[in-house]
Amino acid sequence: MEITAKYNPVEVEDRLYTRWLDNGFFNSDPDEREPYTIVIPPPNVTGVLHMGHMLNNTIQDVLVRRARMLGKNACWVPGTDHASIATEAKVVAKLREQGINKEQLTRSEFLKYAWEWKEKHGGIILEQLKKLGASCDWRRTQFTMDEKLSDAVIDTFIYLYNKGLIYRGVRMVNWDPASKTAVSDEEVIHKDINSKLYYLSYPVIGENTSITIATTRPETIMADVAICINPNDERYGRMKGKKVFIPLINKEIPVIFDEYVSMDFGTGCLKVTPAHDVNDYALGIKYNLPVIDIIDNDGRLNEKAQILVGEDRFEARKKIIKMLDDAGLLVKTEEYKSSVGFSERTDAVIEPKLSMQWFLKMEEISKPALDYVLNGEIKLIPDKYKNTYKYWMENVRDWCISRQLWWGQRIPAWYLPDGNFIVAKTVDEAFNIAQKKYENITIDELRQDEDVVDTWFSSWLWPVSVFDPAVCGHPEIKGNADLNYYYPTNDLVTAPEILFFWVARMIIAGHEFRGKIPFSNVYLTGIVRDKQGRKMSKSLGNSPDPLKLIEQYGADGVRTGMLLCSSAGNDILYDNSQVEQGRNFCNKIWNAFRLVNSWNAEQIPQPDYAAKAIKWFNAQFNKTLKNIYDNFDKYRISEALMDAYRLFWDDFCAYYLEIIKPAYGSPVDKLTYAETLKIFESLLKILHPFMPFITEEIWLILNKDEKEDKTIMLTLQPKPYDFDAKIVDTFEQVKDIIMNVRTLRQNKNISPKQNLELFVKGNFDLSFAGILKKLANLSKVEKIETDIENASSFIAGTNEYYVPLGNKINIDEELEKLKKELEYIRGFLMVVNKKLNNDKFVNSAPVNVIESERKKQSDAESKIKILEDNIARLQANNL
RNA sequence: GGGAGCAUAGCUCAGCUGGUUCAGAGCAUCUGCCUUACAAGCAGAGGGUCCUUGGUUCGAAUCCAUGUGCUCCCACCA
Repeated sequence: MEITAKYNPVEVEDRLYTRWLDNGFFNSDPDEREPYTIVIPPPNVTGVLHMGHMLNNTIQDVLVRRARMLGKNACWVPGTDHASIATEAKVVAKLREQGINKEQLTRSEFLKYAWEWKEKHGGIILEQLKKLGASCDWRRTQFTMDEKLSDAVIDTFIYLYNKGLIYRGVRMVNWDPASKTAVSDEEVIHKDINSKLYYLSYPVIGENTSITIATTRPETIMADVAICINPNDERYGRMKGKKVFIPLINKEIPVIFDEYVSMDFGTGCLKVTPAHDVNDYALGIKYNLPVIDIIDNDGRLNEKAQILVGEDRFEARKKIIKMLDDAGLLVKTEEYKSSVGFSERTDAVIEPKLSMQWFLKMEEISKPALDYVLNGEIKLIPDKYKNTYKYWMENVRDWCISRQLWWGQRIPAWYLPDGNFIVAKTVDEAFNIAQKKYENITIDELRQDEDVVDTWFSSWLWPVSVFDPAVCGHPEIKGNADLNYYYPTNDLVTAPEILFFWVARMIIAGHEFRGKIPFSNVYLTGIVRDKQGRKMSKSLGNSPDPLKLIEQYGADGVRTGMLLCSSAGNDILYDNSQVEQGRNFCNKIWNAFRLVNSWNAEQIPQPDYAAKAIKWFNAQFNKTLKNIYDNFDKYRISEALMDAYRLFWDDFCAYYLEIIKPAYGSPVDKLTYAETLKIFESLLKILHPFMPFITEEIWLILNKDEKEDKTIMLTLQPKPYDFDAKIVDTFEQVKDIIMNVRTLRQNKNISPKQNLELFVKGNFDLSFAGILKKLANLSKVEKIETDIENASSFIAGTNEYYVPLGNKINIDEELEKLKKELEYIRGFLMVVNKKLNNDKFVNSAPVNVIESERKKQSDAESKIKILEDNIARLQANNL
């Protein structure tokens, strides 16, 4: 195989991914090992990969690959969600392009189109995930509308209905007039909008007066059923028992009194419109007022409005204002900022609307789900979301589970001619039940509910249904082998915005049907934003195409780039430079590999410096490895990666390899070579979860004698063991000297090629001289007990090191430098002494702190001594 | 309106129960290098009143309070 000077990810990635699939390395089946399971948050079946998916799935892949390499039976279950509103909206739009209106189609005709669309576009996103390197067990791919999963949804509905938790009722729902369906509270986005507050005059019956009310929605006055005033409002005491006319249609409505109305808003008079406002609806129930619904499903006024029939609600608003103004009933208009709800999917203004819907009672079944999180059985990462979760679960409201759509699981309720209904799995079952009550009924008379269930009513079953859909709605069933092995799953990686939509409900369902939590840890990723902090979105066009990025920088590069800047729970501000950094790192790894790969190993003695370097590196490696394990335990993935990054780049490349590197063309001794390969392999293993492709590629070349079906991903991660802390410390000293010699060269303009001498005065371990010579290009490193005679330059913090520079140094300059340092240390010592002379400090500070202060004191004192000596000597030389 | 979170180098962020890991990392910047693995690189350097003001303490980036500025969540007074 040709080993190119620059790493070429495109070729490598496709080849390796195919190989992984061919060998079934991602596949998982129950066995005696400990399972590690992640279920993917199923992306929208017709969706395309965006940056959020990239981040989210990279994190999952890192966790899965790491677990696999910790010897666990790792299983990552992929799949897609049918996403009823979103997908149906897409299909409707597509059909419209073809000149087909949804209204012209029957349900089954529409569904045929929808399935065609799904077959064509469904799963694209999963193919894209493969480009990223996702190590899912693709044999297990699920779709929320597959037959078995749909059955699970229906069974769940029936189960909960029979348990008395699902009911049908008229409620004020968030109506989306564009898609003509109810949407849940969570799908409504509130925005502050500049609107107007209109003051309208309502004539009082039997008097020649009128009262003025303020409203933002004048087009709904025809649906008014009362005027409401606060009973404590003295301005309107005279209005008791009075009636008023609705302007324009002159309908009589009563004046009622309730403390709900605030006296300081508008005029203190509120028009009550139960059909079109949630609060008014509540008032209507309290005072037994009628409900007059004047707005149709598509947002147009209906005949109950009497005027402006057929007009769109916003058009009607404009017109009625003109009409009221003409009639002299518009008192005034004020600018007003109000919060308006928009549909998340269609961006239409949400209309509060009364309609018959199906609801799931949430209060009771939410309680265990709250406890799981509060008592820590389920951990939220970061845990700041615990508060939010708690608040939401304690104030949970019933879940409107019906949607007026066709794409989804149809509600299993059959209506009888008299309006009653039967909940049953099939029409035959329903018919059987019906026959017991209705003698002459025929099966044709049963009509199934037109609605489907909310998408989340299927996704909340996901961690269970992907393994064994049959247990959904059937808690009594033990479940199949998969379920019993993989469930509960371990980690869930998802976005915080669906914490309630989805996460909370999965916990509820998991408890309800399995009596167990669905997962132990919920890692909540941040939102991917652009450099200006704006959320990446299609409409802004500020999101790069992930596939192009992968092509350009390689999957490993992209993964690394994204991970490096995504500390847990924080939003990530995406910038191409991060991905560049990832790509550069790949290249660094590749080049290190090229170097090692180019060596010839021969039976020659191992140089001492190489033996030392190996010893040091192994210690350093283990030190870092401990940090990496620790960071993974805390889900600090980007920090774990940064640890590995520095270990590889700084410690391994910049020091280790530079030390042991033989002169060009010279062989390396066998011992060092073997040790280096071992080290390299360990590094690859650590990096593999983050950068699966390049690590596998190199590993395979290094292990080319291995059998065909070998892979790095099924090897075990190195385990940290106690490291030799002393050699790590000593090496820090070595590094310090090297850096100082290099700085000296830079400052004094001495070529890196020119040999220098180094004299050491303190307790430095001279056996490291070989390393110093190699990396700092020193001709000799010696220990001296007495002062050296030549004019010297001093290096390193303690100034216990001397490099003779002959007449090359400027003694005044050196003196200046030393004096400055002396001054600083003296100041430092003063501070330390002050502390130690303070009785309160000595009495109240813990022992170890005092000890460290004492050490500081003695260190500073000896440093001062050295500096003073040096200065004296220089001054003597200067004479 | 209610609640939560954040503010540390030019940028993105670490900094745990106050004290030697205490002012850190990566990137970016500047300077010098085409040194036989790597210019997607090497070597070096600079850079911060830890948002303000108070308080607690022997000691505060860290704890408390206040103010300011951002971000998010929840609610929806028409």
